[in-house]
Amino acid sequence: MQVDTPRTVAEAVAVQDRLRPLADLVGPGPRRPAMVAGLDVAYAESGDLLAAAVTVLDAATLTVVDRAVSVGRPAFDYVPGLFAFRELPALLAALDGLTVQPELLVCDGHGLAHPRRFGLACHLGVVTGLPAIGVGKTRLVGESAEPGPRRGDSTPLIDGGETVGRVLRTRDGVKPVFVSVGHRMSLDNAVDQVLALTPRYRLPETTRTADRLCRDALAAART
DNA sequence: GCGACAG
DNA sequence: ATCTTGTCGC
Repeated sequence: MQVDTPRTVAEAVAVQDRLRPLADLVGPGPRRPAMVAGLDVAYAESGDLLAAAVTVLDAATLTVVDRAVSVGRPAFDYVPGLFAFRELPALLAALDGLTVQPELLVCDGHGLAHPRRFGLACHLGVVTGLPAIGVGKTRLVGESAEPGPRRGDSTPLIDGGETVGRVLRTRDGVKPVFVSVGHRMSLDNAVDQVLALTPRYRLPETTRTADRLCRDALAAART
């Protein structure tokens, strides 16, 4: 699968505006997905090389059953709000390398919780047609109250008067993550899936395994 | 004009 | 994202 990469900020924003209506923000999406994918990208210090990775986990055992990587160059400069254009080509190339088809994409970044309501998770979901959610480590937009201290505690993430996501504590006492809908998923289901993927660590097993894979792939490519 | 700003 | 040591806590 492939996608056109805009050359300017104006073009990129136009692409987001054109694709945004195609995102299904209702879902509810699979309640018991058998295969869940994690996606992540690692960059070389030089900034001109990157490795994208996708890992597919058996949702019941959280075991990696398939994986794929793609090495390339960033497709766009980093601009908050246009982050997806940087990694999209490489992530799609990695997805093409899969043998096992996932039923849900867990993205490292936001979905609806975006200034124009079209973050990486929405973009990946719309382009692939697969259910997708975003799990960010830090905030991009929105305000929220501090969630309770226990795993599962959460508060709404609100931006411009609308709920765009959920600030969720995935483990007792750890910094919360930002969950938002990407495509074909409800926010409640997205939160449930994230909790199912975090039995031990703050971040979903999907993003953890993908993170390790892309780092290793980058190290191997640098030689 | 001064901050904020996914990864 | 990446550059980086020690350090606090379980």
